[in-house]
Amino acid sequence: MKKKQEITIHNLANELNISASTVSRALSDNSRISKKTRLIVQQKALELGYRPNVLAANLRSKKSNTIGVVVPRIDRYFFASAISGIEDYAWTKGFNVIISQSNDLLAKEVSCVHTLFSNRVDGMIASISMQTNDDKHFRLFSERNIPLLFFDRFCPSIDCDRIVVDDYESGYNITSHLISRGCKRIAHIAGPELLNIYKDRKEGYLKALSDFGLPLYDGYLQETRLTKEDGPQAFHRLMSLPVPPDGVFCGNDTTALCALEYCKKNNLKVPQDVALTGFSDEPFSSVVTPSLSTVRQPGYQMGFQAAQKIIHRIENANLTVLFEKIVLPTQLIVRDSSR
Amino acid sequence: MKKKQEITIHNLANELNISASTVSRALSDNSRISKKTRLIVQQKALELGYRPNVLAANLRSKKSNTIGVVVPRIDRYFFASAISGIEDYAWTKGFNVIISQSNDLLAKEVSCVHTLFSNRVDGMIASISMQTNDDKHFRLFSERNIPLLFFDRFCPSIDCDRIVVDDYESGYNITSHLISRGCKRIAHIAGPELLNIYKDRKEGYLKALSDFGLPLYDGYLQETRLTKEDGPQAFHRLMSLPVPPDGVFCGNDTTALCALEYCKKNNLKVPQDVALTGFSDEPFSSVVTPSLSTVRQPGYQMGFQAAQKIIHRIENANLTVLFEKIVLPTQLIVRDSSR
DNA sequence: GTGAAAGCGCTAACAA
DNA sequence: TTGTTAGCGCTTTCAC
Repeated sequence: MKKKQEITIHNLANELNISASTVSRALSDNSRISKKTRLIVQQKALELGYRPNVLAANLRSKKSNTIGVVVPRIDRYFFASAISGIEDYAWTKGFNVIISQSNDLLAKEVSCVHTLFSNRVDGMIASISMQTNDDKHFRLFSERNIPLLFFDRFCPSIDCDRIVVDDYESGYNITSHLISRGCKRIAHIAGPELLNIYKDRKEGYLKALSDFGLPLYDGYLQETRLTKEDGPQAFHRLMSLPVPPDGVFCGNDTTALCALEYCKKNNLKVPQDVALTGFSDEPFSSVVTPSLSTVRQPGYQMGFQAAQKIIHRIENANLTVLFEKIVLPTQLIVRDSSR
Repeated sequence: MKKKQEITIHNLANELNISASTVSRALSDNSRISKKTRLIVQQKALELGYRPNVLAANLRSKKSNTIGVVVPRIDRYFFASAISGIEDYAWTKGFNVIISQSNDLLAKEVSCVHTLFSNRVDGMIASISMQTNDDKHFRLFSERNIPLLFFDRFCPSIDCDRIVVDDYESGYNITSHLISRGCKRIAHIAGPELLNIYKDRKEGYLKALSDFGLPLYDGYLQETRLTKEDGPQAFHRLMSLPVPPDGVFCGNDTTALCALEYCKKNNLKVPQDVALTGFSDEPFSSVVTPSLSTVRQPGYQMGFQAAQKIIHRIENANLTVLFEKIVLPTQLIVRDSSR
């Protein structure tokens, strides 16, 4: 059990018979230090294996060089890619990324946000839970001008930067696509109205129906939580209607996959009997048979740009630029399930 | 642009005409404080919206309540699940999780590990990159008795806790499975020998061949980096051999998927012409047609247990228990690609 | 049960 | 160009 004592700038200072502040300056490449001392100090630091105590530096400088991230679930591909994008950019700027997941529970989200706040993250990137109907925890940030940015799922009541895709247009497009392939009775399995993304997708769907003169039949709009349990049930309800739909726009790919499996089990041909589409382009969507039509969202890009935006705000605290809503393009991916 | 000044224990102390240390104690439920003052302080803290500065507390107490995580890529399902498991457990114990990804590059891994070290993480959970042939950066931790734990991919030269699956046995089992379904000429697309996981899978494969009296034909063992580019090439080489294999154990599911696509394109029937298996049970593996036989690894479990183990070490620094190698069970998943 | 004081390791204003 | 000094906000002895 050997235990190395950590080297501090004071140790270096003693060794070299100079002051700690000189060491500090030399180490941070401060301009008003002679090239000679700078080299000597850096050499010594290397020799003794000095590692700065970032905690102390942060306390002193009142910044943590850290951004906090809260997402519903880390293991969902969309969020994992976004985090990957955040981390990649943050790393180039020397920022750490603390992540936490709300598991789509408001209580856990609140707790995570509080923790990140207490840890003095310099900025916060979040995508809210399915239950989030309160914004107090996020006000902690916005009220103190600590940069806060939502991506994908946002709190409408909080004024801050947002990076989203146009769910309304995407919902409109994918519904139009179903219409253009000849579907006349199109249903939609929607997610919780509380979340902007599901609300927008649904409204895009409704608008497309109305633009093309198609009716919204009774029971054709199912609001669910889009879980592995809810989805199939909703689809079952749809297909059990007196006149079942000939096209279903599912609120996400997981639900579309469940629908696909339901069809296989019940000898329904996709897309002949019922055309299906999802949303998100999960990794499985391209390889399932029939492959799943869907909307691709640029998860990595959203994360990367979120990090860019927030770090830019952090580094320019006086930025008076109004909050931005950045809308990234989606891509309609037409595959066999609706071809 | 309003700007709230942060409340400190001193502010609370002033307001209440007591000392800062009393406030500190009251807030941390110290035993030698009267119930009355404790309540008063906590009430006031709530009232003024006091949020502890964790940075300062950490500096003082020399712990950060943070664990660092480095994985090759955050957006790979296995790692995302592991991180999810880590976060879930860490949260119950009040620990933060700083993540970073090496992108399978040694240089980035070194940099991430250094950063985490400088941030004084209390413990470190890592899964090494494909290039990691040097352990100096990890010694930073092991030499100082800062808990370090590898999961899945480890540095063999570093003595510390490990959580792994039995890749040797899993490789053996999946090869045996191919043999038992009648394959006589079984090839393997392996990953870099440098990583324990690929080496073990390969050796399990070789052992199974030898146990069942099957030969290893020339060119039947392909070592690649298992990328989306390498995998198909290796599979193409295999199928172009004078006598191509009738069963291929691919080092991971992605490569198996590529192989599957190659077969479709070249009118090879799976599993009739060639049986295929992967490794990892990615989300797409169960839904692709034909569904992919594979080995399921408990990613979430590994992460969860990794967090348990490391936090236990952190909280019991004097723990003289020898380092453990925890081996979690895998599950052979037989599906259509080899049935 | 409470307070005074020291200090975690670093940075930065001010002096020299 | 370098040193001195004073904290950042908190915890924790050591007194009382």
